Amino acid sequence: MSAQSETLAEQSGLPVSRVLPAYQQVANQLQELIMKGTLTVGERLPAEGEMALQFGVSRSTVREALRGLSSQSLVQTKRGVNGGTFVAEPSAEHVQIYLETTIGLLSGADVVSVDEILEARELIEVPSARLAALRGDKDQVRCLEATLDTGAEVDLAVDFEGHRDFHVAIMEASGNRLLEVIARPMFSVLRTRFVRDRASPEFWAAVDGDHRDICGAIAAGDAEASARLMHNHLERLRSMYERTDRVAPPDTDGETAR
Amino acid sequence: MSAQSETLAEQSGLPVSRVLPAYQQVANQLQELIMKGTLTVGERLPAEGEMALQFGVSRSTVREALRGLSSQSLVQTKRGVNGGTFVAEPSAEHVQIYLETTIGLLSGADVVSVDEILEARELIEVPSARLAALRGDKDQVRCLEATLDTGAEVDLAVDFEGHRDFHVAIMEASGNRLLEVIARPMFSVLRTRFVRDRASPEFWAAVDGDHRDICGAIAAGDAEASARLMHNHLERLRSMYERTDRVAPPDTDGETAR
DNA sequence: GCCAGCGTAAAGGTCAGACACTTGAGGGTC
DNA sequence: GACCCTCAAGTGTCTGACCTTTACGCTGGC
Repeated sequence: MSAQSETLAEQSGLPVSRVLPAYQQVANQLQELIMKGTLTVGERLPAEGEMALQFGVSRSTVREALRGLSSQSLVQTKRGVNGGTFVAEPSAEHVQIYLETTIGLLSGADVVSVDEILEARELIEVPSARLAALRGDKDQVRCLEATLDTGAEVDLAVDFEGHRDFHVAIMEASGNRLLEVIARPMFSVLRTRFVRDRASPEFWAAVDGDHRDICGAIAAGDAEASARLMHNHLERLRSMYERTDRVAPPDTDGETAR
Repeated sequence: MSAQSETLAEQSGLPVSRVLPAYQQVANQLQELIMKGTLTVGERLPAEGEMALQFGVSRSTVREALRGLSSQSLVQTKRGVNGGTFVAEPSAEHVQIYLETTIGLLSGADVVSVDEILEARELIEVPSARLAALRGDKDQVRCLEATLDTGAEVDLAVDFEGHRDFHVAIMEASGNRLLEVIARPMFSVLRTRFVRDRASPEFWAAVDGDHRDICGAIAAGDAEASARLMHNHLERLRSMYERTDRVAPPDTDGETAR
């Protein structure tokens, strides 16, 4: 046997297990077909049983492969006659959902810190505000204005919705969908991990004022003012996140320093 | 039967199919346990057969659920005695791989344009250079310098590797891991989708000069110069991407190289 | 006492076959 | 022409079996 040479190859090579499971290989092949465009969006794959024959594996194996692909939103299955597995159309929303859970986990495991998320968010949102001022059309500005708190009701939950909508509207007005895909999950993570109703009503009133000012600058097309105001706004928010971060310990006490 | 009332409920309610498949429900429950921290990183889940009993489904169903979770890198399976399914530790690398394929698909389906990717990249890399100048320590700057083209060899493939390493090194020196997670996939997508060896040697020489200048500014701790130089550098690159974008047809003529 | 070799059993990986459930399409009835 | 019924294709689920991998522990020789 060549067992020894294989062992050597293993030692010098990668620490991967010898061969991949069949379901993984099937999934890889299908994914490649999708990525290369051999399978186009909306196209229907052969029925599970047929793919089983084509790949020379059992239907269960094919199904396990498909489950992996479908959880990455690469394919989509439908039941019934004319059902089947279809190449899913790439959607920004799926990416956002994935990023939200993943950034949440990375943050929970301290692979990235809250400071890093806040910083990344600022890097994206400040230019977003600038771009929104430069490029936002009438409709988008109107959407933005619609997110402003209309009256004096200070329901915290509603207030937060408005807060989120405001920031999302700015990223939409920036005209760069990729920015929204990236920034919105960060926003959600910061919210679910830290914001609670700890902040005072005065704080939220100030936040609301910031929103109005930013909105005004964007509507006026004043790019630099928009960017500056957004920067100040995020600084204000940062102070709160940092406070709540300290108030709500992950469970250990002071391992924030690296 | 109460089929009619169900139909009404369906009409008034969400457009989701009546119930989720069992494997999806199992996957959702497990994912929630992981997200809530009930299942901690590295913890071992019950054996497939046991989970089947606990959830009241068959082992196949449990396995399909696990395949979904594992393709999201939420869990990891090992064979053999003391094998099993373990909660995976969140890793930035997995996110990068996912983002790379996904942004590639979004770009291929024209959900996001190349311009948007370039713009987002600039938004991230310019501040990254600034942060690197402010915060990069000696080791990181040394790594950055190591990526500079050492001599006159102009092997295009090697040159691109160096190009990538340079930009990655800057994001590492920025001290914000999230930035790297986000920007690196964009970088890869731009490369695989557009860059070929179309640009002239003079162009690459100019790129190399840019790299040296940026590196110098970062080493000197000059934040504004770093940012400005990076901006100029990306403008130079953008002009090439825009050219190749126009030159390279969407489908197929010469994309054989992989 | 220590180490090499072997067996064993736990757990995932794969398979085959069966049946249930969904759902659109086509045909039949009023 | 509108409604209902049946049918068939395809996914969803289950059962039960067997294979493969691999750490642990036993055994025997040094």
